[in-house]
Amino acid sequence: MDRKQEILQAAAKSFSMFGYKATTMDQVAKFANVGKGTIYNFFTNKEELLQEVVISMIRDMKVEAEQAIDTEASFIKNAHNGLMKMLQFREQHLLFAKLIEEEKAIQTPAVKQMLIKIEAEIITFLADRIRIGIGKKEIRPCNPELVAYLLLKSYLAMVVDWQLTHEEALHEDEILTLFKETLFRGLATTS
Amino acid sequence: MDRKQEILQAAAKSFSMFGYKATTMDQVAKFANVGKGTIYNFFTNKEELLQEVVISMIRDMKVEAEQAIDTEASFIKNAHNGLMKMLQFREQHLLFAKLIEEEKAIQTPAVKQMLIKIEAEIITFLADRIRIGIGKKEIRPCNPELVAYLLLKSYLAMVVDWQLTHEEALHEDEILTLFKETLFRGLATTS
DNA sequence: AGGTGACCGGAAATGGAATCTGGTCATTCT
DNA sequence: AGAATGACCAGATTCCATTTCCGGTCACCT
Repeated sequence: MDRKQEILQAAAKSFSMFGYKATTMDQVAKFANVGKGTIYNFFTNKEELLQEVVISMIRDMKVEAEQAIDTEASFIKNAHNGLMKMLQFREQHLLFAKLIEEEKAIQTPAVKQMLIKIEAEIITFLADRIRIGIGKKEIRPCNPELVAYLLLKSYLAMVVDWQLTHEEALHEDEILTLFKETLFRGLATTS
Repeated sequence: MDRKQEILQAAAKSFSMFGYKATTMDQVAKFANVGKGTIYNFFTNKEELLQEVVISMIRDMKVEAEQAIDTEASFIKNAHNGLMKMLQFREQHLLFAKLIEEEKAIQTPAVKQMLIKIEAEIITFLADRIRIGIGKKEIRPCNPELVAYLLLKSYLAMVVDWQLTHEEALHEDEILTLFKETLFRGLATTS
């Protein structure tokens, strides 16, 4: 389906440039070089279009994170690299950034749902890694979902929230040290 | 200054009931049984009035938290009890709740400043406790401010954020277990 | 002299007209 | 025939003029 791909790409471009609310179906049609009606042959409405765009984005994100993981390396190294990758990705990715910005400014229900979905995907991904770590006896037994949630939120706090009330962002190595000394040490079976 | 106290109480009541933006100085004056002009003998403007109300609130919060701390008990016990107390307090305290709600809905600069101030106060309080713990060799050497920040944000994530995307709130003991198994274990000198 | 509320100006609410936009469907094109 | 299209529609949104509201002042009152 070349047409569908064209439209998806056009939609991603437009959402990235203008956000969800401010992109019009006319705009997407123009970017995709199709008539507006054609979009509705592939997607039932604007919201579903966003969904499909986000789904493909999540797919890309997972690939990125997986590339950052080395099955030989220790849990701590992998956990850190994987999450850093995700967060750098988040900052880089225009679409993700726009959605977050939009969610903060104006509460768009469709966008809110998407962000919840993305969060859930990350949690699942992390929880799976944690389960593997427990299996390998690298991590103490724990509730993987809870720990995954804690990990993600902690990282976001240090990477995103910190900047909001402090002059300078934390350096990657400051964050790594902090997590090594607290969360990761607490989780690891070896001291 | 009985007058000033009356006004402070009236303001706290009104801010709690209606939020910052929606309380009028007329309302405060009515609650305090004074003329509107009288308020301006004690406070330069509405924003300062909020500040003074919040300052007295923080004072109360600190007393609460300090009561939850037992110098004999372990760091982990104290850390948990202190923070739980703060968060319960937060939920109970109508004013705090209203301010947070208001900040989420509409960005009121004065309110934002107050919330940052409250956060800073909690961080300082926690960092002091952590320093004491390090002194007592109960906690490994670390950056107290960073760890305090991480602690607060983690707690908030599990107590507040969790509810937003999950059906049920976490129980106090689930949170306690999670923190014992991760952050607190990582921090403690004894395993 | 301290307390007060009528008053002021700018900010915000209101609401109705004008514009925009998601979604449809009769028409066109292949 | 069947896919593609864009004029069209209704409801949502924006705009903007008008009114209302409210923080802060100050002349007046007690």
